[in-house]
Amino acid sequence: MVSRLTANLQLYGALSADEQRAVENMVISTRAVAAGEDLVVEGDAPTHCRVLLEGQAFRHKTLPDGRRQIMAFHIPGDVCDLQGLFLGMDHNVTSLSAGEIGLIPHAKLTEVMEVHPRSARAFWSTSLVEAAVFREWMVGMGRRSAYARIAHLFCEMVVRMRAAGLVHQNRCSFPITQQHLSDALGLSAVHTNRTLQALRGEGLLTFQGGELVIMDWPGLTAAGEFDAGYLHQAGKSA
Amino acid sequence: MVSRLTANLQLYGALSADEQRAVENMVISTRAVAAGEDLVVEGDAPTHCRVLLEGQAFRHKTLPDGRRQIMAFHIPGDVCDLQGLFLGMDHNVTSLSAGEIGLIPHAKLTEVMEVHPRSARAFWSTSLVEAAVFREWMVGMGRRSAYARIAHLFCEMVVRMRAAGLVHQNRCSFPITQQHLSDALGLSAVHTNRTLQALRGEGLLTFQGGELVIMDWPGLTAAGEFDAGYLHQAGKSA
DNA sequence: CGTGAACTTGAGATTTCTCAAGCGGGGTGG
DNA sequence: CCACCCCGCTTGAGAAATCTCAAGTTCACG
Repeated sequence: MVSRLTANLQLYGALSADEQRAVENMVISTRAVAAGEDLVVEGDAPTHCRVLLEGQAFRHKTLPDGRRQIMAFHIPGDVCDLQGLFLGMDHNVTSLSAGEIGLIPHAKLTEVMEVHPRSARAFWSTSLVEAAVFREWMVGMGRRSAYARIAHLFCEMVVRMRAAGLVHQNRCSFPITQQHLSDALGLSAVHTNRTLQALRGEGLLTFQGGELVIMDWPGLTAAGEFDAGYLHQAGKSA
Repeated sequence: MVSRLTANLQLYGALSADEQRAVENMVISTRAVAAGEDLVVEGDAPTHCRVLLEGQAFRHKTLPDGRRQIMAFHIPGDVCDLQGLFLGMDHNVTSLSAGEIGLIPHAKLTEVMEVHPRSARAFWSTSLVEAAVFREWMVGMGRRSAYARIAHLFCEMVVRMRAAGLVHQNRCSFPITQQHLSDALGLSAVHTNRTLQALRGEGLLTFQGGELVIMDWPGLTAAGEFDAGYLHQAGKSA
């Protein structure tokens, strides 16, 4: 499963066999995680990075009065606290499903990146792409309707999961509740529910029991004004 | 003015005199920019990075129908297209005022970062902090009222500008229009105008003619639910 | 003076929210 | 094995925030 990490990194630049081995060897241990487990908590100053190897997770912040904002969803191959390499954590990361994570000591990561600049480039690129995704979410929350926002998020997840080999015949696992969806998009759960019904009613998709099924991809991308360019995958959606 | 770059970088880790010199020498040329000039445009694949040395700028994306989302404001010391080092540009950067930028060839930047790992760490840190700011904007757009959102943005800008030595007696230059503010916060210009009046009415601030004056800092931070932690400045707000 | 950009105001229209209640299926203790 | 319970989903209906359209004002600048 450690190969999920190198597979992900190589979306942004090829690595030699040697480099791949070096990167995979940084993962000194793996461990199973349960659904809903906090992997990293606001205020932590981690000494390791966590790579998600199996399952899904999300990054989020909760305001004093309980309002929550989800800022990203993670899929296998993602490093979920790369920020912790240089800065403290200013948000939480929680698993969505049972899965597995790998641990990479910061010291090892720093060392490998110095020896293999291309791996450094790949890691840095993943954090730049993550920032690009944040910006796109801002466009959605600032300027798109609830309808387009939901469609856009599903498009994004499908493209990312497809690149990771996690989409089979227009279906993929996305184990979130409508409440998660609402907190990611800045909507109320009620409005999310009704808008989801509209999307379903248009025959664009189906989303229940944590499974997302795309029924009309052209229609969905149009509804979400989706253009995958910001994911910088260079046509890698196999 | 090139020292603005090293001053900014050192918010996230000290650099030796040697390293500072190496970093500053990467700037092979500077040039004046006019207000409203596009510094980088969506689709560019730059060969240089641009450091803002004087004046202010903003990053933005425009949707096909003209809706615009502003994703960041830049102040002197910021590298505004660090993303271009590894990825193409997926958004625009435009100057807000007359100013000056420095050019850093990618080749030089790569070389200096390999020779001086601490400078690499500093550059990378700036991009991580930028991502942290994106996340905080997401919290605002998703979960905060227009009133809190505006207050929060002003708090953020004041803290950042203060760290750069650009705030004098609770006053700083922030040459944006109410339309810019609206596009940054996902609001209509009309609503921004009325909300700004409320903030002014509470005696928290004054914002006209491109000058921001903070009249009640505790009140403003409370109104914006502002906590500077996400800026990761480690108490550097002099 | 004339002009244009930015700001301001009024007022009705929409989107989205909140509160409140009902439904449904899976898991669990009796 | 069944009743109960909880969580997530769904629905209704009124309320609030925010938007849009449209017009008027101000002020710097030519």
